Amino acid sequence: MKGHLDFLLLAAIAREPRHGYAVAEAIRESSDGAIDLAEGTVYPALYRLEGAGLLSSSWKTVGGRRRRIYRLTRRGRRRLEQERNEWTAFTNAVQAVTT
Amino acid sequence: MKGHLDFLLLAAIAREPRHGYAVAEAIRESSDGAIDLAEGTVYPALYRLEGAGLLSSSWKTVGGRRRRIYRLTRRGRRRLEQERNEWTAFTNAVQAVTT
DNA sequence: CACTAGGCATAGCGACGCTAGGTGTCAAGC
DNA sequence: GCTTGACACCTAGCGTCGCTATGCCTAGTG
Repeated sequence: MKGHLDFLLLAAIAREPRHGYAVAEAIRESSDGAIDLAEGTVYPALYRLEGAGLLSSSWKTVGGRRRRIYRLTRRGRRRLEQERNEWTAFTNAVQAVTT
Repeated sequence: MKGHLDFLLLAAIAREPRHGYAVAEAIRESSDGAIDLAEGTVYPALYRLEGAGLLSSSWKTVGGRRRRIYRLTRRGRRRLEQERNEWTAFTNAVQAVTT
């Protein structure tokens, strides 16, 4: 999943604010199981994205379980658009080479 | 370019047998500069693919310069098809998550 | 009570590709 | 004749990045 992780995470959170576990779940489900991120992949990445100012987080307790809810910052939204453009350019390039 | 390198190399050589330098050049040109592989990326990868039985190579001297020409083996062709399928599945999955 | 699902966190490893350096030929320009 | 740049190959070593493995905690279910 190398190199495209941030794009996936940002996109999943852009749909609606989520906590880490739910992000992984959402990605797994909307990709029909094709993309199944380990927790050890998701949590450090979210932490990093927050450190980079692309996400902000807040704690919420639901049914005795604490959740860290992430949402996109303005910079995060901009980054997502950029990631989307890069993704398009990348797939077009690969397509051009491999057809 | 992580994870997709083999696909690109196999596809470029599948079009026609090439030597390392020409492979990088072909990929750069057909991707319109978007994918520009360093030689330190290409040569070890070709060597690895040959070791895996997906490519075979032969030396040729053209104008005093020696070239190592690579071509796909039968296994290489099969692998290319597999890579193509995986690429399609992967892009579909990312598309599903990010739209 | 044990087990599963939900939920967060992180140390450490391994894969992978790139950086940076090296060798050598040939053609063109000063 | 010397330098520069394109052509062509090769490799040691590094850095990034994501995943494995593990630990901790709560709530619900058989």
